Amino acid sequence: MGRAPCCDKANVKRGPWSPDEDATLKSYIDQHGTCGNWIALPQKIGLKRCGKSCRLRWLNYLRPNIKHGGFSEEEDNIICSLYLSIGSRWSIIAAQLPGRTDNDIKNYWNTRLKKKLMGKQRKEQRASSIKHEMKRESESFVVNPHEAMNPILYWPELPLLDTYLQYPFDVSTAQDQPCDNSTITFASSTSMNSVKSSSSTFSQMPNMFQGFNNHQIDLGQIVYGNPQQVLDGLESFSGVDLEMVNLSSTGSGISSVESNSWGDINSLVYSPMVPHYEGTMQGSTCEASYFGLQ
DNA sequence: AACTGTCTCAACCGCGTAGAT
DNA sequence: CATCTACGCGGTTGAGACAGT
Repeated sequence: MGRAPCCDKANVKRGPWSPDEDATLKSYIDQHGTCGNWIALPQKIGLKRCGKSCRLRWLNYLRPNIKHGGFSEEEDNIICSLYLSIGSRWSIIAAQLPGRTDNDIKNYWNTRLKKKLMGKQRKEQRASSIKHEMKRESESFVVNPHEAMNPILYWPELPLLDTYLQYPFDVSTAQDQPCDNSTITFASSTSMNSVKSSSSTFSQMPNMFQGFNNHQIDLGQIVYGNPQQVLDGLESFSGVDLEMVNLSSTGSGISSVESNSWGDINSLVYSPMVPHYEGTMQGSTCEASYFGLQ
């Protein structure tokens, strides 16, 4: 059966827009708006175009105050930071950059920024491993996880996987810390493909982003560890069933659990403020994860 | 000059979802 | 509640531009 087409493809023009078509569409929308019906709009103004195509042309090209190309360093940083935190949610990323469209950002990321970043990562990794090697040779060096995973806003130093595994979450240590009305924050970054995902938990996402703007991360309570171990520790400690969910895209970040007390975990926050990477960094991808209450 | 490979980005495709009926 | 319709989104495609040989 398949999905019904949104328009009669045989009678619809495709491909690049002509200046005349642009002018027709722009002048109509300038005067009347879209009238809330993109499908009917092309017939109304005599364009042999699909409504979806009109919408896309307007949003990505004809709309006022659209900026094309010439991304600034600051915009690069914002895109990188958000991508690492929330993945390829281009419309959300675009909403943070006035004048930019999701399509533009997506193209920019896929064609340039990703490569630029990968180059930077490799450079930093090389520098880091040389530094690491030199230090090891001069003294039998033990890696400090807080140094290895130093969280900076846009582009953190890459941790080594073996370092990461040396410092699992230890709930018995964390237990002694006062946690009333505080935020327990932990790094999460590993492949979550084998972990069950739940669409119902995804619906909680808006609430989970409440930490986005107020940066409510208590860095003093960061616990680095394997997410599964963190989860297991929190479950056994709180007595609450938790579920680990794959964000299904690339990116990574710090997750935090808000708690009134250890036995009463009542909300979860995913914060994009402190990106974090899986140590192996195969290719350019790293999985993002967060934790949801069942 | 001709060919080939790579890059860029506008446009398309199809899926998920919200709202209307 | 089920079905339909349109919208919005992210992934993908392909034509044209450009660079390298």
